Amino acid sequence: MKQIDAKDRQIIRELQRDGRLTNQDLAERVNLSPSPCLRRVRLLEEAGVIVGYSADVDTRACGFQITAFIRIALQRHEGDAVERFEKRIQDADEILDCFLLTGEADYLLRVVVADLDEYEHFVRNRLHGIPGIGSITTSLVYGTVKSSRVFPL
Amino acid sequence: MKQIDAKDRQIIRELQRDGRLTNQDLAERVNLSPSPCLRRVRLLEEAGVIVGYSADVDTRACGFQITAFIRIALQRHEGDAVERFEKRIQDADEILDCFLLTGEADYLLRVVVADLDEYEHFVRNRLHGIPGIGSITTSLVYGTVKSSRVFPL
DNA sequence: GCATTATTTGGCAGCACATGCCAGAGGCCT
DNA sequence: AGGCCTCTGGCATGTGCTGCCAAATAATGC
Repeated sequence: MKQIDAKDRQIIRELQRDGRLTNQDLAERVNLSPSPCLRRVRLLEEAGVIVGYSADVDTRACGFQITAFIRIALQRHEGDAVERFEKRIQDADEILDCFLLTGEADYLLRVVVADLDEYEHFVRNRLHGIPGIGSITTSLVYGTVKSSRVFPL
Repeated sequence: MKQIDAKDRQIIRELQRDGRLTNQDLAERVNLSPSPCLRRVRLLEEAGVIVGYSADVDTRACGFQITAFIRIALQRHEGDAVERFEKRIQDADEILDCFLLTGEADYLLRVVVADLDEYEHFVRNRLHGIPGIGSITTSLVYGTVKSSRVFPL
């Protein structure tokens, strides 16, 4: 695997800012001509540095009034319970992210749902249906101070 | 402002899955011809439903070994302190996300840095430099079970 | 220091795609 | 049913993508 150099970093930065940048514009911004620029992008994609591209959608405008962060601790940590738990996480579309954390909780989930009714439904029918959960701590998001997809220089 | 219909939702879904989809491919997937499809996309952009597009980059592969979630409670909540705090958040490139939360903490931050040294530097020089912070609780990410950008159906 | 090799770059050509315009289809109210 | 409004589809033009080859630059050996 190749090493990432300064030019690659520039490319990544620009594509994080605008994932639909034209290859020509991108090339111009990083002071390259289109062909080598495109090749670098393809290499970054193949190397798994650039995993994909996506539209950033406003949750509220799209009808999802509730975003919640949920911290979960398991009762037991045998491989079996963990596997089943993570499988259920994968299958729940409302759960966008799930991270393994150090600290008091084991997992941190980010969940979006249309409204409080759906949230209740999600917690009662989905979360509580997963065996092996020890504790659940919910925090609702009532504001977004910052939301960036661009890594620090 | 227009109401979002089923076709718009389909478009949003496809563009969340692949933000670089060609308008032609997109049109095909949602059973539309290119022109009306493109128009819908533009309307969604202008309406602020689609906020932008971005490349999804692997933090580790890009050299950021550490991702941390940091919960912060303020000491005081006068408008002044809050404003200054949030300004500092905006200016810190290491902080990718910052949400206002219900529950014990006031804020949840998502932070990425290259390594533990940089993390220490960030906490000591950036975070502790912000006045008015009451408590800080750090959780390091040591695994990602799920990471999706596609909203539930 | 010079020659050789490897890697990266830039330009060109053919092809696919985006985009604005206009006519036609479908829905809705009266 | 008629008329109005909205949305769709097709076409034409200009722009961008992408693969190939030659030139330039960087790395290596002697």
